[in-house]
Amino acid sequence: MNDGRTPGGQTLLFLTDEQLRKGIEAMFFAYRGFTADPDRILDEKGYGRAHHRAIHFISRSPGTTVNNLLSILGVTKQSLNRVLRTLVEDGLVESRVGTRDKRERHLFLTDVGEALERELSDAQRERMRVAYREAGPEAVQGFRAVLEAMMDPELRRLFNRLKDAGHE
Amino acid sequence: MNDGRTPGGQTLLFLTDEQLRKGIEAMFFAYRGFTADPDRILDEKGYGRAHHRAIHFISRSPGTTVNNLLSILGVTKQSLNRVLRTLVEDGLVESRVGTRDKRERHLFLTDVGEALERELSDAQRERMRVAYREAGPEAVQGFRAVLEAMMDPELRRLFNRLKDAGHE
DNA sequence: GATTTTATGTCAGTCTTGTTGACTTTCCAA
DNA sequence: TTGGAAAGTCAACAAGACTGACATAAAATC
Repeated sequence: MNDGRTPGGQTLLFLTDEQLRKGIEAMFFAYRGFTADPDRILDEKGYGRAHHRAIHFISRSPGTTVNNLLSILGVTKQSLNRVLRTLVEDGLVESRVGTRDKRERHLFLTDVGEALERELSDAQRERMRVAYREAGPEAVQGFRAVLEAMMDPELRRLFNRLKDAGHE
Repeated sequence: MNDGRTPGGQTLLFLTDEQLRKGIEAMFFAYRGFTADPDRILDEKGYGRAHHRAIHFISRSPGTTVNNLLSILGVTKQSLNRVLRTLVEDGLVESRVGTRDKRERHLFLTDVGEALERELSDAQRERMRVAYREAGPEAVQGFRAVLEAMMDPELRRLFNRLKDAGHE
């Protein structure tokens, strides 16, 4: 494949429609792989991807509010509420009224919720780890760079804020 | 960031859970961006992602059968059928009874179908092109390598068969 | 103190897209 | 030639998204 370098060393991209289409299809098929393992686990327990997403981001930012979660997930509150309600009823998520602002609900995973989060994320991380290992370290950096450049600016800011919240 | 090379030059991957989680979130947010532009166009015309996927792969392999499409898309035939029916009714897809095997239906885009396909894929390719340009040529190779490694083996074979079908 | 805004939750109804089950037509092989 | 398998269609249902209207409580503002 063309590596995009001219003889003079200048970096150019010769991107044919064909190459771009391959990238698009790669995203499509890879995303299927990406969700396959968690989907299997969720299905056994009667949950769906919506539950996984909620669990993931609550685990990521314990104590986050409903509104916060809404802006991350990009769904309506009615849609999120349905998911949260079942998770609270099933004892996977705890919803605590805010201390400063009593209108807010702060969301936490219970021990049971943590356990499911770990099961889901173990599976997904393992898939990621294997893919990274096969592709190699430089590939991983490229992967991350392209994905970040593909995000909508607003989501990209959100993503990087999450990134800083962790301690990379 | 750690580039995974030891002083001796040996390639190792130091993948913390944190780094893997970032990759997972990057996939999540990037996929939203990836589908955002086509989703907008589809919404205007009263179609959804399922229609886009069908249109994409029919355009990619004109004359493909329903069964072929099923194995690519990974849904039930009943689900695909509903989508195909509306596309045929709306005059975007033509379904021709097979000549050798009359049980088969061979699928083709009409001119109208081609036009929508172009509109959708122009938008999606543009997003891809911008992301590739921002990330740089090496990143593009890494991106593709990781995505491919993330696919289920069966889908990966399918993906590479599509790849050969085109003339890269 | 009264009013408005914000955060959350809920009910009802719709849409897309997935599912399973039952059915027809066609092909092929015993 | 008949019986099973394969390709496709129709019907009914479920998950999970959506909109819109409304309720409640708390905070913020006038």
